[in-house]
Amino acid sequence: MLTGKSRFDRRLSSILAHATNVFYEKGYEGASMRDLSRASGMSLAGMYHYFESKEKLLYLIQKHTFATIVERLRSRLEELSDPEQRIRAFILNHLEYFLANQKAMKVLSHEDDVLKNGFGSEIRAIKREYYRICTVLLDDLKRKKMLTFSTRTAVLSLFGIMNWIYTWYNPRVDGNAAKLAGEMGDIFLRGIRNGKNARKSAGVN
Amino acid sequence: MLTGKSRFDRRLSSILAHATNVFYEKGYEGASMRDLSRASGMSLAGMYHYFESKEKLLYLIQKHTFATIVERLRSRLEELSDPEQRIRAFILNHLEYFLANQKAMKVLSHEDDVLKNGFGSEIRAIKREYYRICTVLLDDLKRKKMLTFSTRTAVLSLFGIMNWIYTWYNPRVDGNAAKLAGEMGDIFLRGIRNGKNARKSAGVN
DNA sequence: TATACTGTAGAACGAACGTTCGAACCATGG
DNA sequence: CCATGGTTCGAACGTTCGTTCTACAGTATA
Repeated sequence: MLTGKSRFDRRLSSILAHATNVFYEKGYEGASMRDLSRASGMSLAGMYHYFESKEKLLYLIQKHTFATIVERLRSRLEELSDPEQRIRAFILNHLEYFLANQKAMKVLSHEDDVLKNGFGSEIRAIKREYYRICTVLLDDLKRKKMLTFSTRTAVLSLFGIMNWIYTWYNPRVDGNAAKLAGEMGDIFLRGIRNGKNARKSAGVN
Repeated sequence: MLTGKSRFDRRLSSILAHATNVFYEKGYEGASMRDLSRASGMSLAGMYHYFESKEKLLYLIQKHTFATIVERLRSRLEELSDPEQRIRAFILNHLEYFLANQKAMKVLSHEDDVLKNGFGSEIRAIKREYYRICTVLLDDLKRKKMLTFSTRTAVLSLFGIMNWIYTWYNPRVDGNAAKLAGEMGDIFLRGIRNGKNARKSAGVN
């Protein structure tokens, strides 16, 4: 990652990559600076030449991850106009990046309230923006096809479907991102259609 | 919780309840025994009269939470035979308990790989059993209605929809468990039906 | 009143934590 | 050749961690 830069930038990127793995294995609180330095092959004190605190390190990882996924999404959406295709592209983009950078994405979804104040609000702003893009995509489809689902519940259900995979994904069993994106897209898009199956009572006595 | 027991059991339950709140706020690693003792109004040393380690405390919380949700589910399912109604009951049961015990459930879903060896494998066994029940329910519907979805993807998508709620639920905006269970049930059940909307390509060039 | 057991907490343990400091390294350019 | 400035690290800082030890209060039984 980021190889065309200065020595400093390359070394920092390498540390970020190794730290991502450790956060993935142990969580943010559970990973010590000594774990992180060992994984990077650098001394404990040496780490502080590259960032001023452990919290800043998590911030750098989260920001880089998020920035990349949003950037890729935008370039994909530019080429599509059909609302349903755009939603499918959103799902595929999310899953492709999620599976290719599974560890970073777990750190992103799992440690999302660790960062305080300045760092935290910046990351949360990027996340809100990402959710907002999805909301717009769903509202476009809703308008075009005259659908009646709750956008909020639908957006959050979709993110649930996609993000939960970090707890269960197994490449050998579950196939690649395109296959999963297809299946999840089928379930989700059919799910938000207007259907004749009016709700039955859940039958709680 | 558990009020009809001995003094010891009542005090332990009270500690468990307070500890659940603290784990919810700070995470397992982030919560210190000093935080937990302060929240329980008991001295640090006094806590160790009730359990032998911090890990055991998390184990007790997770086990109690899981046991309760599975128990309630079983008694609900006994009264229903229609496959779709049973799935809706599963969703409602999960959400009702999730929202009523939001803090415990976040601790359960968020700290699910903290426990080691003995404790961990016992909790994971209960979780597998819970997933298995859901799998059976979906397979029943699949057989009855001759559906073709992937059971694995469907089960895990459903859990994603339901569990992700801990990141966004707001009682004033989102309503109660029954309302959400209805909406999520609609999306999910319509989603796994055989539909005429054959999959379109996601159109990535 | 003496005995025994449960419950509680102050003080301390060694270990691990995030971070800092000063000295050394190493490449570059004068 | 030395000087410079980016890079690295051993050692230590002060704190906090989970846990334990010991002593003492409270209550119930004899």
